[in-house]
Amino acid sequence: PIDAPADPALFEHRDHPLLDGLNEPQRAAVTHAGAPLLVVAGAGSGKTRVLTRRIAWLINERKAHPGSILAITFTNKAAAEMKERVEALVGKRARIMWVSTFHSACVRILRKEIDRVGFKSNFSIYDAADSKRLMTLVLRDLELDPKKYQPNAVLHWVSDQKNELRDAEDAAKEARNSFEEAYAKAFSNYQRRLREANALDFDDLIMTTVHLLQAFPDVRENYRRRFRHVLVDEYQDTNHAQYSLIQQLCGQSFEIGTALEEQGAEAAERVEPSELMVVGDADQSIYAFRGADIRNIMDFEQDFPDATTILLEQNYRSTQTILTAANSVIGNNRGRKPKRLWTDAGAGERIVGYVSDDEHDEARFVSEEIDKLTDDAGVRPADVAVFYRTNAQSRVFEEVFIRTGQPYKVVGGVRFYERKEVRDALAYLRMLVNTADEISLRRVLNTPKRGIGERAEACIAALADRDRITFWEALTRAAEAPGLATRSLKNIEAFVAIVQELQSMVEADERPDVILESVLERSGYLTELEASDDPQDGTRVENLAELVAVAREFAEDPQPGPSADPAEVEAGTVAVGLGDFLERVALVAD
Amino acid sequence: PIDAPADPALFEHRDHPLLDGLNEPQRAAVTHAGAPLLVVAGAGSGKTRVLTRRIAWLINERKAHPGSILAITFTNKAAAEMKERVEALVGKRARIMWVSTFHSACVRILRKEIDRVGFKSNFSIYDAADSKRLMTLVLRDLELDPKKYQPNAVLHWVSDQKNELRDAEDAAKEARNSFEEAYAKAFSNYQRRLREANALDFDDLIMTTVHLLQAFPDVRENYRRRFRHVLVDEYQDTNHAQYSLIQQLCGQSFEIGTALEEQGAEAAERVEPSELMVVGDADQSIYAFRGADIRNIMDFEQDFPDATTILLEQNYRSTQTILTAANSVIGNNRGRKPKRLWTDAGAGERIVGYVSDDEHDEARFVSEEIDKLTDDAGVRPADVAVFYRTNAQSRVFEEVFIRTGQPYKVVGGVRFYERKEVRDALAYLRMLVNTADEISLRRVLNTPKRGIGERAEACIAALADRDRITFWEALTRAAEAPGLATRSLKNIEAFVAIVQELQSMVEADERPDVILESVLERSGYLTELEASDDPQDGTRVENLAELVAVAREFAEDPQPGPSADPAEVEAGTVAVGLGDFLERVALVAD
Amino acid sequence: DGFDGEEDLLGDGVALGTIHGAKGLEWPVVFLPSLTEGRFPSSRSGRVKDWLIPRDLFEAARYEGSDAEERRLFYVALTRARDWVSLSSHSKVTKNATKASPYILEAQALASSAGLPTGAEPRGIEMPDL
Amino acid sequence: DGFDGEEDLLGDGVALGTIHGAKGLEWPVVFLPSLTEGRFPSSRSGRVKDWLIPRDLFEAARYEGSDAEERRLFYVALTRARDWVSLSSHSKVTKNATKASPYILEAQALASSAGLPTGAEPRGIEMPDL
DNA sequence: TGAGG
DNA sequence: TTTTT
DNA sequence: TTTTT
Repeated sequence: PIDAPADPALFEHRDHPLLDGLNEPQRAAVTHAGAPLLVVAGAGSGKTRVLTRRIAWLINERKAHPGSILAITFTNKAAAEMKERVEALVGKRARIMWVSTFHSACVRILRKEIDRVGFKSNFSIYDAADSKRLMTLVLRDLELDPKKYQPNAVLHWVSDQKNELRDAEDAAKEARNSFEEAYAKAFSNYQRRLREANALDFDDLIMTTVHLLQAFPDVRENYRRRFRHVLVDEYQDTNHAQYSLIQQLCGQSFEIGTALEEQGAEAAERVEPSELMVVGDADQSIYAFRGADIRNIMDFEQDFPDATTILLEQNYRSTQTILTAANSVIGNNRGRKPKRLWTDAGAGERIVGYVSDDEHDEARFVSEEIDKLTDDAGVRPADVAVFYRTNAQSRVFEEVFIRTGQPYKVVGGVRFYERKEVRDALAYLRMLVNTADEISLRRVLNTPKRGIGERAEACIAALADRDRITFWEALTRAAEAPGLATRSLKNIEAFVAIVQELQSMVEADERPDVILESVLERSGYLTELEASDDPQDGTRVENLAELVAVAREFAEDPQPGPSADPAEVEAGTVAVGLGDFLERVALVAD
Repeated sequence: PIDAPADPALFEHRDHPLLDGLNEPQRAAVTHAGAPLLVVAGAGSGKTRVLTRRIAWLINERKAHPGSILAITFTNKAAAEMKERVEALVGKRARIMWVSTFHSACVRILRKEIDRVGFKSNFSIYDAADSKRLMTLVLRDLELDPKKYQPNAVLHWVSDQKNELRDAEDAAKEARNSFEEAYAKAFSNYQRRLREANALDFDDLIMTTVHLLQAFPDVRENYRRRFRHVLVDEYQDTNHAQYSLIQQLCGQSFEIGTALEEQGAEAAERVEPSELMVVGDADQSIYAFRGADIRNIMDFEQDFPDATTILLEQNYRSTQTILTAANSVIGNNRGRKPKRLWTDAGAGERIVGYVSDDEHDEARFVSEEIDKLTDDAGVRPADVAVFYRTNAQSRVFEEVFIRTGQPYKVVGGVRFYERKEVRDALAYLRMLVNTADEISLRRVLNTPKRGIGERAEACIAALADRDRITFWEALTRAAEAPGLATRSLKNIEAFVAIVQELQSMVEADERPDVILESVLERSGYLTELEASDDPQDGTRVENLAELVAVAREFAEDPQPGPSADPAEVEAGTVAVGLGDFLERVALVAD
Repeated sequence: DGFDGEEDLLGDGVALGTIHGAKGLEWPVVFLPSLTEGRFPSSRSGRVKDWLIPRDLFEAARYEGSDAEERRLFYVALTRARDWVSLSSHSKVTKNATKASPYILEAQALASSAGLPTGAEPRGIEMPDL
Repeated sequence: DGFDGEEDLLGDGVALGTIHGAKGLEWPVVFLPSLTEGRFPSSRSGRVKDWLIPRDLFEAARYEGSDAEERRLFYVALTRARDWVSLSSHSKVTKNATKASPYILEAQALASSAGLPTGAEPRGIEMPDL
């Protein structure tokens, strides 16, 4: 079933405003009911429109409760846009829908249920930089050759394992040589330390949720009962863990479950499967290197034998000339399901081809073409984009644009929350919320320099090890640490005092911005920066001021974290605090 | 004489193309000959036009040799613009004129003559940051309380002394209490160390030139003979040293000279005074805090009893409404010479007044006004400016502009050459060119960290002190330094080896960019940055790449430094090297 | 017809900067915000600073600035504009109320004596040669 | 009439970025430069990387990329454009000559088979609804 | 005496 | 080499 | 608090 089926509903609703302006396959996708639906949405074919109209249709026509709808995207931007557009169609009721990223949805579930697998609900979320730091510690502990075992390489491998839902134990079992054993050992230690830190990395958010749903039938059935409609955007970009998550949530799974799952399925009462719609385009799968598995979309019809497929081939973006070129390029891919984009907008302009001498000539050519277009064709600079394969290629264009005074904007680059000073400040906050978070705690222990060196840190770590207490507890009991110098002890006690004072602010539910300002003040971080003679540290001070401003904005209009349940938010039953601020910062890149 | 005199020349030349489009007082200023001329040029009254036309007039009509013209500005930008516009009027002949800033002109003179006062001609130029570092060392040496004697405060005082042409000895003589004595002592030590480093700070460039012209009548007469026409822009911004420099150069001085000068005046044959024109506007004197002395322009007619004054009151920039408001505001200043700007362009738009609740509301108002102007009145964003009193006020506008997506540009801020990594790299280069430059040498000695700590540095300094050799010589003889650890000695020897290798490149006249790249490479500076886990260090690497690119551009089109004599440049008799590159960087902010 | 203006060097977008930095340049449209007592004229000018150096050590008055210098600064700011000027202030600084700068009052008084309205509502304008 | 395009969020000025970063967005005018063999498709794709991890440890092929993935990337790039596209390459990389990317050749061949000229001289165009 | 070089 | 969390 | 070198 590759074309839109002649659904009788279509005739009934021909003039329904929610179908207005849609083409036939789009209408079919919006009104489809029942069996799992795959919408193959070519580039520019109105995919977001179909998704939002369908959600509105579910609510208005099929009388679905908004709280029973789960729409999953990859980016916060896409989620926000979808939510906004649905709200424009159906009004404020839309607010209690779950429209979120895979990661936010999982955090929502985990904050409620994670105590079942031995974490506390205030777990920290580690981003790439935190993970790298932790893995560096792990590899050092294991005394592995840092040339052969680089943190990023090991982390990439670990990420692959998690995306395939293999835990450290699985990985160890499958290890067939010393190399694999070392990797598996690092994986295992890394997970142990995450657990000790009450922290999850990005991949854990998905994997742990899947494992939890598999292991606890009551939890699974609870969410299945809740979400009667599951919609997934950019399905071609899902990895195996995300694929399994969807299966678990909508109960449509035909894959062979683990023993645990089989057991659970028998133990709990089975719920009718939810309605599933996935939207994607195999031709736009470009994230294999991050674990995205194109087979998820290619094999959809095998995974769900009763599935319906609708193909959106009409394009509302480009000229026919561009589409013809695009069709021809992608047509050379083998094993691909046929799809040809078309438009009724006409042929449009011819494609320009140009071969220049070297990169600089080429950049000059681009710059001159832009001049011509803006001078002669009424094109604004903001209408123009230059795309390349690798970031390094921006340089040559920046040079020529600076020289010609052409305004430009490099999209992407070092993000605000990746800056060292911002990460330092956030580490303080995270450590206050979750004292088990050893990575954050150790990050700030001697930042700014306060005379707690490597040796003192090691003594504390040894004490923690010996007494099986957390690093933080060991800090509070530093006096008992063998081999610790008096001077170090004094410095550690001063640090502990500051942290405890700040913790009391957190417990008193002080505003995040007030806490942050106290942190910067009391820790001496700002003082150190302000005393610096490097003018770039001025920028750092400004960035911290910016972070305080963000926190203040947050405090003045407290938005629950991305993981908060929209229904509870609407009901006003959630308290918003520092944790929500940190969660927002962790999960929303901005 | 406040109004344009009825110069008979004006009638003769009424249709001369160089007078085309000028109003009567402008023409009078262009054609004036003889006595010192003060042009009081109100804002927007066509001051630069008068200056450039006059220079062209001197060359074309009065047959002045271009090499006999000295035009002085405050900024390189103003100098470049003037030069370009004169060249457009009189052709390539203009290239041998001296059109430069006060500081560049002084460096030109000093590079030729400074050996008379015991400096070497390859002297370094210390900017504000270098001076501060040096003063910090001086104050530490003197063991002054760092709370009571802050480097910037002392430097500001020293700058005042130099702007008033008082040297350390004068200052010491005038000290009347222990506080003043301490300041004078710091001044004296600071000057001694500058001299040892064969370096001059910005203020020294002017003061030393004046002292040199005062002390050596032959030098003074030489320059007086050379410059028959001296033109000074922004005269209201001159400080006392600059005022004296002009007097010395054009021989119009009526001030009471020092004993030395009197002597000199008798010793050398007196040259006829040069023609002097100064252009300025007392109402635009806003740099008193930097030493600018408004009395220089106010008292011009007393300083030069035969002076002519021409008033430019017709404004070619603003509407009458704006001028009326401006006249009224400035009219309240007492002791001011009367001047009323007028235009024949009409009243124009009314001035908008608005009082908002708080800063944020005000910024929002500005943003909305800009929207209206760009939407309704065809104003481009680049036509709009927002000016405030202090830099900190930018923040509230940046916030609202970012929120509304309004493109904007903050003018001013941390400059490229003020960045730490750029300064580090330049310190390497300066130290290679001038090994006496102890500040640069000590700056890079342990940058990046190479195990030469404070203690080792102190041992070397002691050796240099004991044997009365430079710090660099002491480094090469580190083995003789008492108390130096073996490990430190090893590290110092490695450093010396690298520096000597780099010095041989400088001696071989390698290209500046090649030397710079070697510096970054061999010093380990780049390696350290690249290994850093602070993402902001990526920016630093890029800035260094940018500096290399600047050096490469320079190498491929070698421009002599700002101090090179244009006549010699035209003649092709100057060799361009690393020194010129450094001089450009020191004197041209870009 | 500007002589020393070079606004196009500043590229695209609204220019933000200090008045000192604007000296010598010109723009068709100029906004002068925060004309608030204490801000502009600066509350520091004309007052005795807590100098690190004893006051009698040098001509402190020259360096502390003066009302005349602040006034010149405002004059420089005003004369940057070609066609259109906005003078604005705000009444509150976070919590404390502030008075409008004497300059805005003066300029308004003057403007009205020259036949111009005071406190005119901002409105779109036509500019001859933009 | 774009659905998921949000180019105006990117503000004023020409946008520069990676193709990955452009996914999901649209622009009226798109330039795709450096379509040079080795650059795009990346010379690393389809080749055996010098992995730090032994190759047989995991499905290396999936991570080394493949010609198909590079092709999809080019497809994504092309379909970002609304009205106007430029495909360009250069023949020299500092000193070594390079061949044009097979993609540019393919797209040109196709474009010409669809009645479009190859290697057309760039020229000004009219765009209906900008 | 221990942290930092 | 690409990087939606 | 403003910063042309």
